[in-house]
Amino acid sequence: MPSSPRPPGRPRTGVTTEVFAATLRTVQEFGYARATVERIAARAGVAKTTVYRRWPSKGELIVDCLLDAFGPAPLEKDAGRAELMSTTIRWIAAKIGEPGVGDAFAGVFSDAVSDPALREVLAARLQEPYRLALLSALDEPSQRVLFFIDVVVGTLLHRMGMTGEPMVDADVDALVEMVLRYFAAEDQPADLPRKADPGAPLKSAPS
Amino acid sequence: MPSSPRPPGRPRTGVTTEVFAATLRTVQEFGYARATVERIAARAGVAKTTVYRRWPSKGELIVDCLLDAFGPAPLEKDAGRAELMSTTIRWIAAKIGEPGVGDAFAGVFSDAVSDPALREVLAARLQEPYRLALLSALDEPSQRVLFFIDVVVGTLLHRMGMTGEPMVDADVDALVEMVLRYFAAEDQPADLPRKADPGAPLKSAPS
DNA sequence: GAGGTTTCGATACCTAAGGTAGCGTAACGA
DNA sequence: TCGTTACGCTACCTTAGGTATCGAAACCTC
Repeated sequence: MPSSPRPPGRPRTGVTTEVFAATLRTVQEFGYARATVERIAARAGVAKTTVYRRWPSKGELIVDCLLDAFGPAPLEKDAGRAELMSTTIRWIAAKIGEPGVGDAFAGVFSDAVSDPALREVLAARLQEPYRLALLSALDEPSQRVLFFIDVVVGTLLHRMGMTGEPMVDADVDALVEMVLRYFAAEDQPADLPRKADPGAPLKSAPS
Repeated sequence: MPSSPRPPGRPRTGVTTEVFAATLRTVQEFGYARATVERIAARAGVAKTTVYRRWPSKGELIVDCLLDAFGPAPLEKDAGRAELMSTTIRWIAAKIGEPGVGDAFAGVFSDAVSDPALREVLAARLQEPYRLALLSALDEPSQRVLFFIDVVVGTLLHRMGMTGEPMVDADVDALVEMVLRYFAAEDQPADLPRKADPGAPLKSAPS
């Protein structure tokens, strides 16, 4: 469906770029919660109402801003699974380290915990595309890809949310190492020592 | 310092138990954000001001409630590292599965992302004690214990926050498996295939 | 250039929720 | 009975997301 025939009336001002930039800078300066739409709009040189004309909620603005900040996933064709996973982890970690991006990322996921509507938007617009890209690149069953994503994103976001800073390089290295070992080992099962039975029923025995 | 000599005036009503119960039930019913202090107080049969007389903020109320819900960590003496880790992971996963606990847990961590004061409280009252307990039980360097905690809690909370439900058993099994393999392998380094160099510099190459 | 249509900025406003203040009353000890 | 403190209640403040309204501006067509 062509979108060419310009609609009547005054055309919209092209402010998307400025708003995204203002969003990241405001989040960086004030933190996620205090980066209000009003502040973001002011910094972008735009009225608050104009922002709400383009994005129905703060959450959706952040999601679009993150989509813009992350860009396409660096999934090289002809790359092996280990390389794809390693590159993906380091890519996410690096993006989270960019000013404002980590806070915005952690913040919008935080809000989504208590906001089912935002959770849907987040899942559909931000998670699903990357999940599908990873799914086709990795050639792994869906459940394993989901597990991979939850481990990586969960770990990185948790550290970010608790310290305000992204993980240090050594921890990113450890994360890569751990994930790669696990997925490599799953192909050639059971050759490592197991002192405990992971399938044992859980019973709490307080100390 | 003895706390025996009763202070003058009307003694406080013992409502802690009721408030904690009301908190979990309200969170379960309304979700974290909509579980307002007013609703919690009402359900506990208590005035909102009474709650604020005991806990200085909603966040601290939740933290105390979680401390009560989790109880002491099940760190058995004479248990090996693998067993300790496995038990710990399954213990946290099980607690998160209890009604209200998972939502409260994810919710308070979410709020802490944008609230430095709450982050401090969370770190000092909830994370630190368990971290210290694990530290002495595991006999591992601090950084590795922190990494362990971030991976486990981060992964579980991320899944919880995104789906509203705790991880399924298969994923908890996978998490245990992954963590155990990693920490076991770190003792006897480099015997697994490595298709990619995890130490390679990261360069994004969008597809 | 006139009229129609839509966006813009500005302002005022609504609502939810965290949190506080003040007040009369109830429960304790002395 | 008095002093002290906690209680419930109500009213209130503040922040922030989000909406409504309105005059002015920018565009197209006639």
